[in-house]
Amino acid sequence: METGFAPSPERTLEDLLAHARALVGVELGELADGLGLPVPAGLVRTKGWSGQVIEQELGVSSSGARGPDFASLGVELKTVPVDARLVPLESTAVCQIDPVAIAAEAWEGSYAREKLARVLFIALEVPPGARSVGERRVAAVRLWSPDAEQERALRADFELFVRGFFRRGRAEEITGHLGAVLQVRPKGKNAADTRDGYDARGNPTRVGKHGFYLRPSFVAAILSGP
DNA sequence: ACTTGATCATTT
DNA sequence: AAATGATCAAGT
Repeated sequence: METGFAPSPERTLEDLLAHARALVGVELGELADGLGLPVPAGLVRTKGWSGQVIEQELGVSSSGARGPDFASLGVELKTVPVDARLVPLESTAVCQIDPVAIAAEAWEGSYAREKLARVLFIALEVPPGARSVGERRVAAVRLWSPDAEQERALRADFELFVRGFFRRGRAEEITGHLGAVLQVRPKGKNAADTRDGYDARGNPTRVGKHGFYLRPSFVAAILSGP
């Protein structure tokens, strides 16, 4: 795949957007070939692969580093699998939660808000009956920042979780049913994967790892925009 | 059919 | 171990 763009990192937001938009219509398999990356055979060991191909193509050097993918641009990159109507097939992970730190955070100043301040969504259409992640195709590109209404909704959910649960040592009582646009769901190696937190009496304990996720309906609205 | 809770893969 | 990237699959 030759997109005519120079290697990473992207120097300006315009460069990054132009590069991303040039990928619309391209299959991930082609993209991977152009990058010299192997395309996984079948559907095992593919989790995360789509995001990593897009990262490499767009020049995210250090995946795994904390903070925005394009630090100098303040842009977070997210890929999301969608159907032919651009409706997400999955929720979108935002970040992991530090139960101790978040108890002292306000929405303003929170890591979650920083992550969501400016997001480059790359929608990847999954063909029905696809036999490989290489068959996914870049379907849409959206640079998004929350508008006033979305910001209110995000903040309301964030405060529900922080004030109602984390700050009261009730993290383990959170379920995926809570939150209108933002969810808190498990985000660990497995159910036994824990980290430091507090119990309801304020004593140190271990709590299951959780992360913030955007509901598919919320991302659907973002993708349906311009 | 959809969501929630559980889990997988890679990198530092 | 802990962050990143996510998707799987059982339960509803």
